[in-house]
Amino acid sequence: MNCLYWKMLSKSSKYAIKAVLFLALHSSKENKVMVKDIAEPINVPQAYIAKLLQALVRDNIISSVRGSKGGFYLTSENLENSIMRIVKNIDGEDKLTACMLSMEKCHEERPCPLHDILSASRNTILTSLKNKTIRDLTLSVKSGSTFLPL
Amino acid sequence: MNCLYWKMLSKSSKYAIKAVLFLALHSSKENKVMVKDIAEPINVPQAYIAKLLQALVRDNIISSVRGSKGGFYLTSENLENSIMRIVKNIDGEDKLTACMLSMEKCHEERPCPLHDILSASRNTILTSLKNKTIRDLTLSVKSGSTFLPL
DNA sequence: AAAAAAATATGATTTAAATCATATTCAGGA
DNA sequence: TCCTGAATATGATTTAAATCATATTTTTTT
Repeated sequence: MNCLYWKMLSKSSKYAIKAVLFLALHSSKENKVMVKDIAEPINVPQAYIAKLLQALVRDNIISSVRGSKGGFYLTSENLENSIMRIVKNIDGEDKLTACMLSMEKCHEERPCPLHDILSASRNTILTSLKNKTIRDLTLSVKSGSTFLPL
Repeated sequence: MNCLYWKMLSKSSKYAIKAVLFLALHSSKENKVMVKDIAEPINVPQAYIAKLLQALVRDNIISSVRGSKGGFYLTSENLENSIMRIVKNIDGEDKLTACMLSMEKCHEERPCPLHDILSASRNTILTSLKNKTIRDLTLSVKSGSTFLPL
């Protein structure tokens, strides 16, 4: 059985998360990685991921230096960022908070018909995205309990 | 706090669910409702919802007759359809089953780094969408425990 | 300094979802 | 049987996300 594909995350956010995890595993201040060497292994168009990475740099989620010998990398501070922080940077906060039926006034006291189906699960997931850091996910890959693809 | 806005459902699916719930509450074989009288209260463009309703008719999820005195309505059989059935008709099945990071080979034995964050919640939600019928949700509105907007 | 190599900024193009428009078909009433 | 009012089928247009292209800036090396 597959993971659930939630458009909850845009393609851009997914790309960004993959790129950051890649950097977490393969870069350091002493060992920067160029866009082209990120784009290929995570299987994302180079010009596209470049744009996303630039946005993450602006927001201090990842680090970079330009010029020759330049590239992207993560500091140990960067590693402490939550997955949520990446998503908010790319998709914006609004995208994550609204009603399943897009009803303006849906809330606990006046739930839409689908509210109960989703509310608990939603909170579980949002909390995880907020709490899990890049470092956490990186460790889970290093320990062999989760996997990144070719 | 708001419901979670899951793009898990496309706008089209949301529109369709709203329309079907509207029909469940306001139509019967003896009391058909025309598109224009559905479009306005649920706040969806008429030509757009018309197209969606036509797809639902083709799939026997809702009922209709054309010509004067015609319109859309639900039979008691229609009421037993699951919410999932609507979603599958509009968005297709594939959209609901794939990895959060869009990784081809993500599964329980080889989970992606976000798998654990999502897997349980995903199953909970999918099961609910499969089990909840139109009738169930309609009853929850009638009983006053959930609400539909103006 | 000058040149080269990298990120950065900006904007153009493509693609898919959402929206709009219209001609056709079918049911009911005169 | 003909007219009217509705759904139906089909396709055009718009919009936003995804993708591509290129000129500019910054850093390192020579």
